[in-house]
Amino acid sequence: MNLGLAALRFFSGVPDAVRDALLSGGHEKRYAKGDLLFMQDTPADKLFIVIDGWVKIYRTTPQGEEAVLALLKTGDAFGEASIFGHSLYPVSATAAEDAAVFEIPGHLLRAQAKASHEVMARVMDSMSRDLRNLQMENEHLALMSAPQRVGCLLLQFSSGTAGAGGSFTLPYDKSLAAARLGMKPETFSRALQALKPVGVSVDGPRVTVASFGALVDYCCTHCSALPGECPGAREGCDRAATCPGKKFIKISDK
Amino acid sequence: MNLGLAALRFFSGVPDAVRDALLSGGHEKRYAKGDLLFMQDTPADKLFIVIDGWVKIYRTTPQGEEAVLALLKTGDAFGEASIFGHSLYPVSATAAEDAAVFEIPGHLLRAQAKASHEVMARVMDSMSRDLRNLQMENEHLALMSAPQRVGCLLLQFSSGTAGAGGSFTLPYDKSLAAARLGMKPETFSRALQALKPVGVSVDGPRVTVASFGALVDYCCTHCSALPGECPGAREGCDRAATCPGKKFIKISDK
DNA sequence: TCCGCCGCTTGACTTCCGTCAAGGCTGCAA
DNA sequence: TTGCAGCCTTGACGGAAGTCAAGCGGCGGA
Repeated sequence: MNLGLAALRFFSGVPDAVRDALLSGGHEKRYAKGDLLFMQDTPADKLFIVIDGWVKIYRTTPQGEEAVLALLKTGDAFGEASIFGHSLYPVSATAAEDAAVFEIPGHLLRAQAKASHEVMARVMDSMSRDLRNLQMENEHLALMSAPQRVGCLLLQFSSGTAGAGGSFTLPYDKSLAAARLGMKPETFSRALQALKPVGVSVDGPRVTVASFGALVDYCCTHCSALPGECPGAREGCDRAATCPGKKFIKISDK
Repeated sequence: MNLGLAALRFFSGVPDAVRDALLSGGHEKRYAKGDLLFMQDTPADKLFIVIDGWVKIYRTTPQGEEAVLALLKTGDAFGEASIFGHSLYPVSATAAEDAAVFEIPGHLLRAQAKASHEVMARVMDSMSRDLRNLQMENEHLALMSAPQRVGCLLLQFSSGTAGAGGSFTLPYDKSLAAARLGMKPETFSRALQALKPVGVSVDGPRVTVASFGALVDYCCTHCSALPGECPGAREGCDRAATCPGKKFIKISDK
């Protein structure tokens, strides 16, 4: 069996036999940028796990507007909730960049879940991860300004970078990043400019952050995530240290 | 056993023996408006089911700002994800109005879930409901104006009302409603005024909607929910009929 | 090679919403 | 009754983000 696949987060803790059954019952599929994986309100018959690339999860309104609900990367699973609950996908999915995806038939997953408690645990784990991400997203939209949301995204991208500062390449289009953050491309572009005083410089898709700490100070104080919860809050940038307020949360009810 | 409790959505489809075990192992508790149920980042040891009243789910940032993630009413369950996944509550909860809540110890729920597949199914059902609600919330924040979001909320409140129009009383404070919709109280107040041309009139906590259809036309075209998914989209207000665009969703990728 | 498309940026303008401040209404307690 | 606190509304103002439009630059196709 494919070694890379077996190492995916989704299979951690799952007994070898069950994992192999899932792997041999499913298959890898490649999608070119823009290809459709599935459309909202169509029957949900597959679980997807991103092997490589980026997958856009979104919904479309009658007006043709599009809300990007998530951008998934290597290791992320989606479609779990639909396989076990409602029988229709509540969202659409396309490849945001060229992507490789592992697809597991729903009936197989359900069968294995019945047999193995660990599969169920993995599915619930994946769902609660989604839940937390959406909660954070909500909070960001309600409480943070556009430049702050952009800064938060940059911190997430830079979480693989070493050192107190670093540079990296945006993994997908800026206009897509804008949509994901609930803003227009123009606003995204201006927000990047607005981050210059905090030490962010941009050259095309290449972004350089002079000091992660400064960027954390700029945006993370408006977010309730603890250092451990947020992919952007890195070691050395422990907000509990930089922000004493964290210790003084007051329940505002009389 | 309490008849009202057994009828709660959470127990539908659960074998009588399992249900009774959960009911006798838990207990009902009453909270006055403002009382704290639990605080974010504390150990999650209970599942809660709202029997009556309203419960506010929220998070607090280092700056002291508060993001209201959900307002739960009769039949809604919360804490499920934490019982099975992470061991800490990712959110805080207080009573938004005087509330009665049924509390089931986490270890009992886990034990019963292992024994009964139906309990697991109920938990997942509850989680996927949360997931969908948060997705919708995100979409609303990103795509709809303040008056449109307020209109959507009014439609949800009026879903129990008969007729083409109707009136009802807001079940909780306007300032809380504002926070839930990600806006300030002043904006909420002005948004209500802005809905006057669409047939909404307000007198204190009493709201009268002249025509649900008109209100649906005003706000629901910017929302991707299908009539069946949205608590606000009532029979007789089928947007699939009023909005032909629903049939022409175009995948915007090249 | 040149052309045209697409993604991005920039500028000017408008609109929406948050902020600040004042005032009204209701309910409660002294 | 009077006073006060909390909630809500209203007005004036400012700032943030959306809209519209123009223009740049890279890339792929003809």
